[in-house]
Amino acid sequence: MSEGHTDVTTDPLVSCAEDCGVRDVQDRLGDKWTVHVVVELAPGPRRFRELQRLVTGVSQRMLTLTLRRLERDGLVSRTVYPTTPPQVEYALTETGHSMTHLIGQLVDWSLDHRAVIARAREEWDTRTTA
Amino acid sequence: MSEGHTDVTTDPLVSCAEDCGVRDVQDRLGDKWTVHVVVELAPGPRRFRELQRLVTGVSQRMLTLTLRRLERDGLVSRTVYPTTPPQVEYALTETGHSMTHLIGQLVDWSLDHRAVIARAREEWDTRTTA
DNA sequence: CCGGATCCCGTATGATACTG
DNA sequence: CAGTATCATACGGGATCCGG
Repeated sequence: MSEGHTDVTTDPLVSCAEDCGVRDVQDRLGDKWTVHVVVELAPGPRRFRELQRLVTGVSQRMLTLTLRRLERDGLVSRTVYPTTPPQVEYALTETGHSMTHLIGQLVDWSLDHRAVIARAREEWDTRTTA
Repeated sequence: MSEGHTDVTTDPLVSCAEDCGVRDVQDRLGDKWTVHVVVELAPGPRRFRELQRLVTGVSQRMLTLTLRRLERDGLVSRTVYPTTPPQVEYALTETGHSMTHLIGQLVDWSLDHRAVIARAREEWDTRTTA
């Protein structure tokens, strides 16, 4: 399906409503921490504590939840080394790595249109406030 | 910035935490109706009622909210024809159209990895339940 | 036809304290 | 270090009624 899809404007992209798996990806991309975590894991494996330092602002709880969801979907692998103190290493799987390209598209588009969106938003706000 | 970005795994994609505009796009892509609405607007302008029929399951309230947010960000234009009964036409702006390509990437990736994710999820669920 | 106003609920997120 | 448990809160989203 992927290679045959070139013209977005003439193709009913989402003919399936909720059940074609797009929703799941949207949820990941849309939540607050997943993108950051994946980005930090992209260069290589990281330990829990390292991730928490790298992903600024994330709480222990949310980092755990985010990693669990990614692990559940097979995007992140979790390796426990039975040392003292315990040591757990998280790494992107092959599928997880392929997601970084998608995230790259997202980030690129966001940066490319950031200014235009910001300006439109300001304009709209002043127009509706006044 | 976009063309210079080819290797995701060696590039700190999101060095800015919350304030680089990526969050806004994530919110749009992540919410329940925006993607559907944009997809339905991709082929051409639509009236409110048409959209509500096309986007199955959306309530009047959520369709309005979704369109307002898109309009605020300059992704959708709203044209009112002062007829009786009133007639309002929604259309993608140029920026909005460029977003359909991003959505295309999202949908393609989701479909390509749908099976793998679903299997990983099943496996994880049975493993954690047992 | 278009959409604003109101009420209500489930879930995502955050803060904090506690364990192996 | 790497979590888990609990409580509190905010926000998205659904249902419904009303107005231009």
